[in-house]
Amino acid sequence: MKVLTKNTDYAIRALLALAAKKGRYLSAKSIATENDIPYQFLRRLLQEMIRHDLIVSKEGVQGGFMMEKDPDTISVTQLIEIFQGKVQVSECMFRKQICGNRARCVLRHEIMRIEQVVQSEFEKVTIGKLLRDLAGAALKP
Amino acid sequence: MKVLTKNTDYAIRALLALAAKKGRYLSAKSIATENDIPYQFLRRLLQEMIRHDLIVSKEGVQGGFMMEKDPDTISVTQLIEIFQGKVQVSECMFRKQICGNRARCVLRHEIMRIEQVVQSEFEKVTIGKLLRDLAGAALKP
DNA sequence: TTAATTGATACTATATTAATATCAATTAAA
DNA sequence: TTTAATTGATATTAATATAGTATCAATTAA
Repeated sequence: MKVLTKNTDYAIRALLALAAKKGRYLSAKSIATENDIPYQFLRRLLQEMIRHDLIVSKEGVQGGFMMEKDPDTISVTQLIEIFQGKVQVSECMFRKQICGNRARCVLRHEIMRIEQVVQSEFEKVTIGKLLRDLAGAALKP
Repeated sequence: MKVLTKNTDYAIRALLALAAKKGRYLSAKSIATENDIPYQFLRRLLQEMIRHDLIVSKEGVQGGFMMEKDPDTISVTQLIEIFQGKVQVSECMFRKQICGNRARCVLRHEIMRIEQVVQSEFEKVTIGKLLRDLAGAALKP
């Protein structure tokens, strides 16, 4: 069971790179090569993140992508929702034979609870936090 | 992001049916029709669960599948591991450029922590617990 | 002997994820 | 003003995972 797909994984790495150089434009090319992300794949992810107002871009020579926002306002939950769809434990709650006809879906309660836990845990993990962790880790050998 | 696949979802339903009639043999056919699970698909799931000693079977006429174990010893975590592989948040920790060369994977810490949370939450959800919840829910209208 | 069952396994279909490719539009700089 | 470096938009392909179906042999109660 894989919780984060490549999409999300790459997006996090790209955002870390942009957050580290906040306010400057970085080209997709440089982000791709420095973080070992397939170039064209990354471009699509960056464009998606622009559509969700996580980053901004400038076209043309010397153009690129830039982080304007506070990296603490970008959480892994948001990225999961963008690239993997809203966290949803199972389709159980929509299946009549357990949830409607019978008692009600007994999984439903547990599922909703765990869904909440997972979501709120990932909520705590922001790009800002990861960046600080990274800085901290870089100091220690 | 879908946490439980059909595999696991169906497996849980089948186990609930078997746990409700603990000690008796139920045919794959009856479990399938009563719980709206594709027959051949279910058979494969049941065989897989036998291989993992979650249930037992008897061949031939009047044969079927039976739960011998205490349903409280079967957790959703186990089922996820069987049908969806071990919970694993991302491959990040194996990627050199962040985790080896650089500071160490900063995601790693968060990832491990969340992995633990998710796993232990699902650990609490056993077939026994679900069955009791189901019984409880059946009473209330 | 037979019909109902599981065991084992092969096959197909569909969906999701991952990756690549192409061309137009923009823009800083030569 | 031309050009090369870039993003915007979108089409295409490849790989993998998930879901579902089919078949036939072995077993066993009736």
